[in-house]
Amino acid sequence: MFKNVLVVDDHAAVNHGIVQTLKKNTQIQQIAFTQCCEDAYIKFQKAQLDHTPFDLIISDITFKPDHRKQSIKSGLELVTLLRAKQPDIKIILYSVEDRRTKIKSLIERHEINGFISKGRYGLKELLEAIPSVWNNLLYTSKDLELTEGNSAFEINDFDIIILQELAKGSTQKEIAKLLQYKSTKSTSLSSVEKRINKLKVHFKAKNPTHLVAIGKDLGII
Amino acid sequence: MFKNVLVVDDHAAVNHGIVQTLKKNTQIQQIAFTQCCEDAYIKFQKAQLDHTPFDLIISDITFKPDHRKQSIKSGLELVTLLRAKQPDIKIILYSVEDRRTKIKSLIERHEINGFISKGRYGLKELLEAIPSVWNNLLYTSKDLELTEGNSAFEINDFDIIILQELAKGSTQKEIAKLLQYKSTKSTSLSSVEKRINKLKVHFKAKNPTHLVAIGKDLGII
DNA sequence: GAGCGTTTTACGAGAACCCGTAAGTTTTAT
DNA sequence: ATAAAACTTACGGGTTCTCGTAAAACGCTC
Repeated sequence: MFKNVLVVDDHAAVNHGIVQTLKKNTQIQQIAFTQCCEDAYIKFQKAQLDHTPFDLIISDITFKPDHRKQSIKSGLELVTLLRAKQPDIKIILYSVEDRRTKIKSLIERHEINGFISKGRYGLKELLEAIPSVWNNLLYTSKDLELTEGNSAFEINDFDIIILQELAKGSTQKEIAKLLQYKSTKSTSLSSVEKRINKLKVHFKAKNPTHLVAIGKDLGII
Repeated sequence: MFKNVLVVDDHAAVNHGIVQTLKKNTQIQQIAFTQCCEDAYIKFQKAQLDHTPFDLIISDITFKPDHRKQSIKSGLELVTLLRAKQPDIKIILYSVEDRRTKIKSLIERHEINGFISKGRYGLKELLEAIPSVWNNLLYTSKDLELTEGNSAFEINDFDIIILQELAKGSTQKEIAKLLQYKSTKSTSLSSVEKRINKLKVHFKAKNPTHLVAIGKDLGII
């Protein structure tokens, strides 16, 4: 089984959640973590020099732009670097991204070993993914398989705005009005309602409050 | 100004928030952080041995019981230990606690240098507190001063349950029913509404959704 | 530009939430 | 013991949310 794992996610809470889950449920001895790509690459290089290289990386894809230098901007750049330096390393991506086509191409282009969509059961799936990846099998989230064929649900900028506004206590009517300034289409109250409903179904939330709680837990707001 | 600071809070997100705020807005060079009292004490001792002692501790009071040994259970025990070992260290407590009387006694008994109630403007107040404490002045949150005299608002176990249930998407009616099992008094729908309203006023939230978002940010749920 | 499918919007009824008021209950003080 | 204060609960009407239905607008093909 994996011995030395590095977790990369800029949301402290998510990062923490992954590390704790791994500690409790796996036999992995060394679990390092970091919140930015720079540090991840530094730790990775140091581990190689110390002859204790990481054998598994669990990383987010998107990172909020940091005020610091930040020469590595996304998880994908990081992944490319790692693959070049250590071709046999296993990589599991952990992201809110769920556009099937995009993920497909990611997996092929970067030789990803596992992809988990941050969702209700993200951590549970992560635990399933680890032995699978260990055995050289590609692991992808249940969510992705289920949506095979039919239109994949994408979380877009509107959704993020809506979630942020809900978290700020705005009413749906207020959100509709706000969107009219920011954009051109789908700005009616009815559209906002529909979009929130989509989000509720996707995240298995009972109501907007629940939705915001989930969004906070996932670190997307 | 302070040179070597240690932040102690078991909520990763809050911890992170404090550290980032300090990095951005102060000149403090060394900022260490940890999520449990044990580690805090270990780091503290190590820093002393290395002749680079901490000159400021920012700590939460209450910590979720860890599955590990956890010989130091609360921030207060930690504070007592620290004071004994290094009498001149400055201590700022950062907590949701806001029972005025209790805080008063805390400040006196443990010679606290600053107290900040985790709230809307907690981080802002933290920045105000630091120069104040540096100049040997006691700093306490605005919130506390304002409630001088009148009944202090306390967040109790009920409130935590209510917030947790709201975050799980329960309706207020469901919460009322749930409370009937768990407890004896204040279990009617009307009481739940009133309690939520109190919380909304206290946290300056517009609605339950906003309330949950704030609660998540503060790490109390 | 007529036809057809998709997207967006409008509308309405029922549920949940909000907030004030008042009645009933318990606690506290004298 | 009694009055005052505080707490708890019930109720009602207004707002917001929810969800289905249907009309309107848009986009594409031919």
